[in-house]
Amino acid sequence: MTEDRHTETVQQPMAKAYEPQTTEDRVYRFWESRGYFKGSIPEPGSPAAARQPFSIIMPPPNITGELHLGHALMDAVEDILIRWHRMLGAPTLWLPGVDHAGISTQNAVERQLAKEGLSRHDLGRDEFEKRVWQWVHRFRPIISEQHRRLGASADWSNEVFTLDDKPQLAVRTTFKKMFDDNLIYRGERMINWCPRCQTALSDLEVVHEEQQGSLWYIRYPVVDGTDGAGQPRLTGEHIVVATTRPETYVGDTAVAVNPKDDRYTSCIGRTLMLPIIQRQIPVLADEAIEMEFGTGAVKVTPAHDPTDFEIGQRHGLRILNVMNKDATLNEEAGPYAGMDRYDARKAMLRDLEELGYLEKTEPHTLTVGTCDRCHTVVEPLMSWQWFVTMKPLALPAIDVVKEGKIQFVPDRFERIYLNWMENIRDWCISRQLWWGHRVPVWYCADEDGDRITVTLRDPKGPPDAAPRVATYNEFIADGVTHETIVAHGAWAPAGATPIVAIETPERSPNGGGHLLQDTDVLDTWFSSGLWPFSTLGWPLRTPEFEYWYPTSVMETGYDIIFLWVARMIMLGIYNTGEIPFSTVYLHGTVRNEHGQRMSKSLGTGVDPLEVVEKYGADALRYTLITSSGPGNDMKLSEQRVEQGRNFANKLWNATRFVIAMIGDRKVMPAVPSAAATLPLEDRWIISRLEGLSRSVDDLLGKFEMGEAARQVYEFVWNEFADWYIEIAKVRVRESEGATVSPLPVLAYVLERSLRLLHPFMPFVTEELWQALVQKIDGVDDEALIVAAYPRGESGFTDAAAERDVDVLIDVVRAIRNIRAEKKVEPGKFIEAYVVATGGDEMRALLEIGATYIEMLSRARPLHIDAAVGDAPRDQVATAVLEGVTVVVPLAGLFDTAAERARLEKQIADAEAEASRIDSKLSNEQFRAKAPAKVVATEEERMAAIRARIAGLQASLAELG
RNA sequence: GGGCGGUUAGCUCAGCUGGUUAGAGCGCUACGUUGACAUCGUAGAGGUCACUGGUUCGAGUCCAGUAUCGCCCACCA
Repeated sequence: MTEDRHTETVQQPMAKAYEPQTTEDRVYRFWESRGYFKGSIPEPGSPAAARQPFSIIMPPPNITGELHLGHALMDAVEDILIRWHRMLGAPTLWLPGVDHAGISTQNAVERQLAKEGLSRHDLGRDEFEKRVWQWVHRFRPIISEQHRRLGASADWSNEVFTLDDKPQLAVRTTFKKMFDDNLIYRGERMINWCPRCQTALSDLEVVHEEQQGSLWYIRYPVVDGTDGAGQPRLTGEHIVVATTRPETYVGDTAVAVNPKDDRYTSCIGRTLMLPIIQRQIPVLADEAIEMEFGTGAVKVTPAHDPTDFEIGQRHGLRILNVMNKDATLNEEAGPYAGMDRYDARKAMLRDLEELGYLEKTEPHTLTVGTCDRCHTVVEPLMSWQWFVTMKPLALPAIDVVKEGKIQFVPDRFERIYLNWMENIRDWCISRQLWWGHRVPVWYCADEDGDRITVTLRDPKGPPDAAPRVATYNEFIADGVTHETIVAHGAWAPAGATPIVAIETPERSPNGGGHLLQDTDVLDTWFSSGLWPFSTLGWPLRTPEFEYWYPTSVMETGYDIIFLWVARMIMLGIYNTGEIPFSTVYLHGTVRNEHGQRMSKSLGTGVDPLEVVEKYGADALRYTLITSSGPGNDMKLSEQRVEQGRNFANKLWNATRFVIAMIGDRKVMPAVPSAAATLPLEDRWIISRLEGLSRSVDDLLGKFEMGEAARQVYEFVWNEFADWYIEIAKVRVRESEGATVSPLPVLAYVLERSLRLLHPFMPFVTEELWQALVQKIDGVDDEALIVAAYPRGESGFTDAAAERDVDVLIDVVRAIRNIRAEKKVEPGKFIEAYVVATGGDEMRALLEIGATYIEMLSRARPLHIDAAVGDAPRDQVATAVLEGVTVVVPLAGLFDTAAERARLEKQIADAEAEASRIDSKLSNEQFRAKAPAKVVATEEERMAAIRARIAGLQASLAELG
């Protein structure tokens, strides 16, 4: 199979440092050309068919612009999971897509138009949509290219856009089904209105922001009957109301107080006057009023405040809308008509003050709702909109989570989800936008009777786009075509009967009139909520849907748990009768090094491609995945990415070295099952590797990707490179022919390490693996991306070897330490004694390790003795370890005071520890209640530390 | 007004079900161009694990409270 690998791409000789810039693109094309990313359904009867499939539907990035580091994190996490399962042999699907992102994209294109001095109304709906499609065609390839640069092994052949035919069908089918089930209704309700975007918003798209404002105290004069002239008679009394929104004063239809409020008992039922507009309103009692706030009396404006609306409903108050959709006041506002809401506020306050009705003004902190997309303060407004009844959908979606059928990682998000779901409210899904899934509803307009609102642009007329209202026949008579009316007409009075259909209906069911489609589009999140199955072809029972659904993991940011995750669960259960995924993995927010949110508009964003260009995708991925745990935010700094880059380079050079050692030969990698016969250090590294593999398997199963990556890093760098390779060098150089070659173990451990690391750092590992396996016999896999992932399945463990090598390492370190302290030239060999105070076994171990100790600590001649008395006592530096005492004669370098200090410090440290252990062991409770194993361990440690102290004190005594 | 998360070395962060002397990277100190790697090596300094109390033989880890920073939810105008 070797000829199937991409041998042509491996460059020889290998560069001195890893160069991601010349590697990544080539490796990616190799993978993609081989079809490794394709989510193929296994043939029945094939080995893969017996495996549990693993699927992730990628959260579709907005078409609004380019990817940011949050997307890079998303790609890293999902790609790790996908690559891991692919290497485990599971059939995998990672299905990518892009979201049309209605309001965001419309705004982005409108901003672009504004630079040309145009508004969307200048273009008209059709032309505008064409412009947005141009935008889509421009950004789609950029986005998919960015995923590729990050190494995402997604199935590009199945990429979906949320406005493609498949999601269109799913959206219309769902809408129809919900309408037929009475879960979707059209009604006039109080919704959040963005005066700038000119659309309704759902509650979740409103961001509450704290603002410094004022609380104005306004006097409402009491009226009692009429005077002789029939004019209202003012009693001279008044009620003072505190408000943060004086501009809605003209929309007041009552003043309310709490029925329990003694201050106002006598006022209830009386009449008040709005002086400026000379309207009379009642004083009424309502439980909703907090007595403590302000004066305890509240102005009630049912058309402009949700609470007031409810009060109004309870008391049969008139809903008096005083505002236009652009937040200017309408004709109901009398003298303020036409003014912007804030100008009107100023004007009213001025007028009230002049008339003596403004009692006082206090500074006040309030929270205002702002538009998620443009941060304009939203208006609560009565409006005809489409809604989804959520409670029936939420109930089963609560159950599946409570029953553990869907699990959140980290699990604390489960409570957050449940809390929101249990207090769910109806969802306003219609948007007055031009970009999105158009509501699949038609109305039948009577040709002569019903008046249709059509937004037209007269090419010869002024460039405004005022809507015109006329009957169908009048429009036709004016030369407006049927097509234009259909495309731009809005006709949906309160009583209209909607015709809801999946396929665009040809004609009205009752024969007469003309069908006009509802001009609204759906909330982007409506189509997003269908994503896990609309992408797979639902409502058609496609093979893809049947095989991959329910999907395995939904991986996304915790910030869209309500906007998206909750809705996918509800709509998934509703539409398919099954949960859409069994695990929700939530990642945190990537911030810049100052902790700021990455934002293009704030200029705090970091382009992931710039990082990739400079450090490589592997470095970025390693950094993103290790910089924080699941569900936690992270601050990403360039310095941090360097660590990933350095690690890739370390790996590169370790492999380069192993390949060079192998030279022109080919080696058969070691087999763990036969490891028992190998030299100590071989058993050590294989045992460590197998343990690591089991640990990584366990961690990945728990979605602890960061910890898994850190452990592999630690192993590769601090055990394999720092010690095993160094020992192997000694073995090759010093004992040519005398011992077994370390090459099979080097090859085995390195090859396995590359496998372990591949999901995290796919590019460099594939590149190195391809080079390495050319030197190896018996590895048949054609590419690392599809090689089997190690799980420590050999079970080879050699605890004794691990302990023994730790001792040898400690001895080497002790000698190096003495050398460093005494400033012995690094290259110089010095004489040293290692005394096996731990008996014959220790002595045997030291004999085995002698060559390594000698070379790695530059100790020559190296004497191995059985008793401390065998080593010199005069002018020596001593280090006492467990079972070994290291003695280094220093002759000219010796300094009695310094050595005494050294020993005294060691004794002090050892005694401190001894007393810690002693306090445990002398505690009867500890002996009685702690597990025997723990007690035994402490006793062993105590014996060892006592021996150490004795050794150290003997050495100190020698100093005199 | 509820809820959640963070607070561990100078900086950025790990530390899973409580059990050796709490770790990493960067930064810092000293030394080093020994034929994988200066994107490196060797040795080292540096922490009352925010605070208080509790549970336990034993707490960075569990519980309660406090402080502080951040986030989410919420119809006190």
